[in-house]
Amino acid sequence: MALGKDYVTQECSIASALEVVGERWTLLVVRDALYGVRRYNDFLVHLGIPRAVLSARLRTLTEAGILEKRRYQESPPRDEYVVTDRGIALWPALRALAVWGREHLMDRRLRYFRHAECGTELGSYGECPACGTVVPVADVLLTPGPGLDPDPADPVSRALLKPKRLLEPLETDHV
Amino acid sequence: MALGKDYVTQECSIASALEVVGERWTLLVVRDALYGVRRYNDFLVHLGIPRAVLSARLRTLTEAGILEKRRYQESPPRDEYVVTDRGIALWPALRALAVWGREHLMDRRLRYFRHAECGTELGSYGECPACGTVVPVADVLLTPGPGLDPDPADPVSRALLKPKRLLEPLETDHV
DNA sequence: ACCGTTGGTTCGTTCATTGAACCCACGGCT
DNA sequence: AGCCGTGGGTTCAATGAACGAACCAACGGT
Repeated sequence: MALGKDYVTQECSIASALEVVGERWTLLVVRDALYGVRRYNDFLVHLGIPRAVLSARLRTLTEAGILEKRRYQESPPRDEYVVTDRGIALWPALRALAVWGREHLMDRRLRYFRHAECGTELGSYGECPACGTVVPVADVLLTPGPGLDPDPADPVSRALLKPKRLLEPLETDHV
Repeated sequence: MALGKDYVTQECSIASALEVVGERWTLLVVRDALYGVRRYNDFLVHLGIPRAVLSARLRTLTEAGILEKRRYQESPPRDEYVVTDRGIALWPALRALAVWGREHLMDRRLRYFRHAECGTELGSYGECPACGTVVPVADVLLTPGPGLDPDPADPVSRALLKPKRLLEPLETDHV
């Protein structure tokens, strides 16, 4: 729905992008999707977001082609939300925000993003300094840093304590 | 205000960044500041934002060290808002959002971002493909594209029809 | 027959955004 | 002196979005 009528007059691709992903919670949902979160309940407990808002965001992100709703079992019918190529293309923007936040707001390292092939930490625009290439999202390895709570309450945060690649589906312990 | 209390539990530098710049209008104010907008009235007419919201955003951005309020004349006292190094550091994030919006939402080119030294259009992470270096913000030349309205209503948009470097103060015709 | 899980919707309260109106300090004009 | 214009705001009522608690529904298991 968006910020809509006001942003439309902006003639600016930044404004257009923010119309789609600029609402409260939206970019955090996309972040979680890139981290491998796919199920409604996992988004819910990890984000601490009101259910109504989560439903609305999942719907608009699906309509925008950033997530795809996919039936993963019949009977009982269960759906999951998987990030699409268009959503994966938001990685550089999320990465840039993370770098800015880390350098200007944080006093400790929460996570490291590494090139899965060689273990080198990514540079500021997502490149591998050792290999000299921009690392595709699927080859980014997410590893915990020293500032992270070692015993978090929710199962999603617990699952994220293990190193894992982006996009790889998250294994929570509700199995 | 901020998105505050909910985002705080996130242990994530993206969430921290969005606490500061994730509210409605905030990133567009920063974009305008990078484009050289400095005066209250210029932000107002260019963004079409309610005055109360603009005042609030300018205040929180100043408190966050992203803008700096600077007296540019006494009697009558007049202030302008100048983007700081911390604000300039948001350029990669805005750039990444612009690239995503352009590729996934726009059907026409509104603006080109070029390396001022050589005129080459910037690559997707803000580098100059010809020179092989990441271009500093002050050396980015903003030039109009074919999709841009050639006769916009507000003076700020009119001033942005001329090629200009980022950060360079905008010359509107209210002089 | 009942309970638990997943994935929602509904609803009343609180909070943010909007747009219009108002304010004030000053300079300049007549 | 009185008045108008400009820049940079604040105040206020009405609307819209977010919050969180409660409810709902389809199914499997016991």
